[in-house]
Amino acid sequence: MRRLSPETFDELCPSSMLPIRMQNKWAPLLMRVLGEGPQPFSELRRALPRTSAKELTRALRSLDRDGFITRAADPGSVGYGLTPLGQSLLVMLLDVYDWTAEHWDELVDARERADRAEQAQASATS
Amino acid sequence: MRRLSPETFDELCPSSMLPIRMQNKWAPLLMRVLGEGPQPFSELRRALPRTSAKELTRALRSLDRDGFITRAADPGSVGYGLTPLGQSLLVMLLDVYDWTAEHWDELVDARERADRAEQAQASATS
DNA sequence: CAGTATCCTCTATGATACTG
DNA sequence: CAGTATCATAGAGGATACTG
Repeated sequence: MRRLSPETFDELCPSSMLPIRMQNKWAPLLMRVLGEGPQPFSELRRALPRTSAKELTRALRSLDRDGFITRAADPGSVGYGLTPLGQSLLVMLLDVYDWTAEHWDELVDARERADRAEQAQASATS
Repeated sequence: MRRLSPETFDELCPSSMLPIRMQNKWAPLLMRVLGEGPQPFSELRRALPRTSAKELTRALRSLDRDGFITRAADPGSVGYGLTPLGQSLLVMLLDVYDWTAEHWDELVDARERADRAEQAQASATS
């Protein structure tokens, strides 16, 4: 898997177009980051600079509750890491990212078309 | 694809365990239902008895905006149906359902474990 | 470093009633 | 039949400040 850069997580980042989400806004990105290996809290913060500590914590709790990650899995290890279940989920999640990339143009076009139609509707009403 | 029965959509239905969702609560089920062929509003209501007309409409608007469904696609046809993009998405969505079914026990166990831990935490605090 | 605590706003969803 | 309109509530998520 390609290394992720912080810019990946901009406001206009491709994840905003993902047709499928996890419960938590930052969860899917967190999964991808953790897919690169176990990491402590501070590194996750650096990887997701647009997230507050509170939100990051909430996302981690949520993923933990669902059994996708663990805290300090290996004794003497670093903070958070994927469980086997989490790794399995990540595979599927990456398929979703791939699907999105493949259909990117269609997705963008559909939204633009819909927004234009809404615009036309609005100006006709006024 | 196996035919869907209304009971599939109970409160405790498996979809509540889906680790991945679409933006709208009813959207993924709607996709599955529409995967069985184009259908009018009234049939969709019957298929999703726990949804109000308002919520169903909102889900349909959302799916339409994203280009996954259309209204009255074929001239003289029935209400709503999947677009090619929607059909492509449905394939992936079914993979998600399959993944969930395959990992069902692990998912349930993880949540029960987490809830028990929270319980223990709560009683220790009080 | 690894979080927790507060305050605030916006959205999703439900329940219910109404309309062309 | 195929929706729209209104009211009300829970939770998501952002911003900011604080703690062991």
